Amino acid sequence: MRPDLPPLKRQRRKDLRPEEIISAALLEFHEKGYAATSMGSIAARAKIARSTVYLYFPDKEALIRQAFEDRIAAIFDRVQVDPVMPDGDFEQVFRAMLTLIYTEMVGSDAVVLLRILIAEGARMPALAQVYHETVLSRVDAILGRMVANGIRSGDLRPEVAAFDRKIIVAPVLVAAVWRLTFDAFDPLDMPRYIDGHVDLLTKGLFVRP
Amino acid sequence: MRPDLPPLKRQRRKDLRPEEIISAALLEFHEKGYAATSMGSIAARAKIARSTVYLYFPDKEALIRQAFEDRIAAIFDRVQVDPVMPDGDFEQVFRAMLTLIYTEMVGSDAVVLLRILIAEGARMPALAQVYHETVLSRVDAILGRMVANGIRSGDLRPEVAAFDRKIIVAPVLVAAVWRLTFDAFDPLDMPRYIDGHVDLLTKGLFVRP
DNA sequence: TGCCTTAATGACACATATGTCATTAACGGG
DNA sequence: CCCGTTAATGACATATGTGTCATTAAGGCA
Repeated sequence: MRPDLPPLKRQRRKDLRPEEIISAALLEFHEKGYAATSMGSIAARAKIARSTVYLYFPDKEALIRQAFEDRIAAIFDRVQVDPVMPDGDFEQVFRAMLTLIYTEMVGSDAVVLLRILIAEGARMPALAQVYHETVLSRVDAILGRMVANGIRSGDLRPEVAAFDRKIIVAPVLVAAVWRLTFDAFDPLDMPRYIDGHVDLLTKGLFVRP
Repeated sequence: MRPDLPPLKRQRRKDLRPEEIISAALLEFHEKGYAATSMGSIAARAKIARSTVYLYFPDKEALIRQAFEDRIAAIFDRVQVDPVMPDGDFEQVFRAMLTLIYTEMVGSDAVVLLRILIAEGARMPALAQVYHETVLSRVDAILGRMVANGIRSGDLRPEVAAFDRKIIVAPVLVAAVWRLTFDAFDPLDMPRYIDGHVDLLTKGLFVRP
């Protein structure tokens, strides 16, 4: 497109390249999807020669795998694993936790990773495994502890212990997918959505029996 | 792979080809993803020459679009639009509806369509639009009527009217995505999952205030 | 300043995909 | 039964992508 005529002097910076390439790659993946992205377009975006990419990553799959691990680690650094939650009012606890998860889920690279994961996870189990181990099982463990506390303190119904806890946070994933897919012609009202989610968790849909 | 040496006589069947090609295409898409699938492999699977595909579909995007519309229509035929639900006990109503949705969602082509949708929806708004109009908005409308009925009859809390109804069925999508992505190394216990979902909807997580 | 290590590059050989078109042969109607 | 319509095919021209390797030049060090 742009002729970018200034053939700017080539630069040597071994240590910065990997990060630059990963950033460029994720941008490309976001726009065109993993399978449809070529090493050439990644290199172009990073403003280096295509062959230079191979200096740092043996192939596209290695690149995506490392991008994945890198960015997931970054998210967890930002969130500080196992954040301290308000101890008393459980409605507050859930609202705080969900708000945090929503924020991390819809913004940032997390959405791109999610899309790639769903699209390619079946054919790249390594990705699915990383995501499962570092994100899902950890979130599930934290949730599990919260639920156990809630039951012990008498705030939560004991039956909740038997729940598959994915159900509790399911609306978060739906919100993320919605933003990726339908937001353009049917945008999501986030505050209302979160309120509904918290309300459902705390009270359910039904009037009490 | 298979030498399939018997170069079986070529056959003329104009009217059956489109369906055969669509089936082959969806199988390929399921295995390799949309972007990574070539017209050649689709043709091979349908046991016809690659150029024959172009006799019926101008290109890959037209093919996926028609496959989409075709299969979505099929699902709705099977479900019979706007099925009559038990009128009285609302827990029964929700359980019946969710069981139906779960069944249709996890089995059949619906999962493949879903994966393609999430992977390519942003770059192929036509797909997203079809899905939104024929599936999502219709499900939402049905849910809306159910909720309205429930509130009128006094079974559901009036606040539920303000909910974004995606929240109510969100766990279904999560189950579908889970099957596509993580089921291999962390399988989903479906009955338990559905029980949890229904229980959450009816009673929430909390003991009554 | 000039040299040397090595990061960066461009070109090569190969592979795979696309869309078109002249040619072939299936098969139903006369 | 054979003949004409046309569904089906194979080959062509073109495009895009991959991974490798000999060559080039950036820039720190002597």
